[in-house]
Amino acid sequence: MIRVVLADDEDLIRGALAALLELESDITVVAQVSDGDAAVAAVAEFAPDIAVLDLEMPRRDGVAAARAIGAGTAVVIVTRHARPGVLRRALAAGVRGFVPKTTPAARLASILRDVHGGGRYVDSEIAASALTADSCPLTGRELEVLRLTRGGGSVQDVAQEVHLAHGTVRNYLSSAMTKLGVTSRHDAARKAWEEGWI
Amino acid sequence: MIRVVLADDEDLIRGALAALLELESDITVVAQVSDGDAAVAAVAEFAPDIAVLDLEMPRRDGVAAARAIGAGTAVVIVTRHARPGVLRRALAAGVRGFVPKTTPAARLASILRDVHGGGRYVDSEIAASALTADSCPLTGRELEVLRLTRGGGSVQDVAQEVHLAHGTVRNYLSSAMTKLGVTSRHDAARKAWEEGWI
DNA sequence: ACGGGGAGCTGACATTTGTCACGGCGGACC
DNA sequence: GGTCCGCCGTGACAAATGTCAGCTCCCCGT
Repeated sequence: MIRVVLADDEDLIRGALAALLELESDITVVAQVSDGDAAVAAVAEFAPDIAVLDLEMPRRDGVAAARAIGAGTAVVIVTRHARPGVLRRALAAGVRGFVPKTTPAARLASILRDVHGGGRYVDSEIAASALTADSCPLTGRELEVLRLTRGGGSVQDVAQEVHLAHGTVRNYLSSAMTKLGVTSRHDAARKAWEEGWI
Repeated sequence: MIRVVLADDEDLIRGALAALLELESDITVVAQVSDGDAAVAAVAEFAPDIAVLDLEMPRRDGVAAARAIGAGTAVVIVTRHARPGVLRRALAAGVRGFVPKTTPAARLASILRDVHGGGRYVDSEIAASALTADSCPLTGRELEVLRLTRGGGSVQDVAQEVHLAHGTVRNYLSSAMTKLGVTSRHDAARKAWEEGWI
């Protein structure tokens, strides 16, 4: 019997996934929680075989929770935002399975069985785009100002933070925007984040 | 037996919801589709008692699909973005149930039974905020430029569209931003949309 | 040694965006 | 009629933003 802890902040979805998994005779959901911290606590308490975590959760997202859980329990991340960069971060955190929500429901159980048997599962489409994706074309400074821009601050704030002239910061941002094919620093920061570069 | 058509673009969620509903002895899912157009077609073909539609779907969103389906079949909207304005639009389209994804999974079946029995269901929390929400503080012109701004165009584009000086458009935008407590026209347009004012 | 090229850094410029003070118009109210 | 007030509309101004040409420094290949 595969014992599973299920974490998703949307009650309806979490309950539905639990119903789906309980249909399988060899899988049982031993705990349901609605945020990342609770997921870590539930894993410590119930010592399940697998933790199925939604990526987007309050207080601690799925990847951060996976890192906190460590290697003792297999973690499968479920997400709606299946971008290459997210996959990279998830794998770096030791995640054993990465399942976009576009995956057919019927396949989830077999994925959990694979993972329980020691295997890994990565959505093939995302893996392909992660592998073919161009390596990061941005320089160190460009990445740095993008990282700070993502916080929402103005150019002035960022410039003060890194002790540079505002013109310099604008220049890095401009260069990054050109490389990424967007027209605003916010778009650039979001895109770089999605690609996993910052 | 309550016959249901289920529409959601995320296979995993749709399948999980189907599993959840099939657990009920008096409910059966007669068709599953993944976009709004297919939902309309499936309702025409299967003549179900209830259509359960996700709000966010490609090609035609849940509310638009509900309008196309008409009054012959009861429609229940399920959504992650449970804002007052969305609720208003949904009710205006003749929707019989409005269920945010934060609803406990166990309650979905009883909601469907209520709706099948001729009742309506509206999440009480959203209904409350929709009723207590301040009425729209924006003027006609402000709403108009916000509507056009939402398309993503620049101030120049909007000004040309409404045959006004760009200064005038900026003024309306500025006024709207002040009233809404935000600092960019994009935020203002998004907020007004969420409130259901445009 | 030396030349080329990339990264870091800067200021000057044009454009875009947001704010302000102002005037005209029309309805509500006395 | 007269006044007040809100909405409509405009242009001037300031700040933020994006683009450009150019500078230095350092690494790398010859």
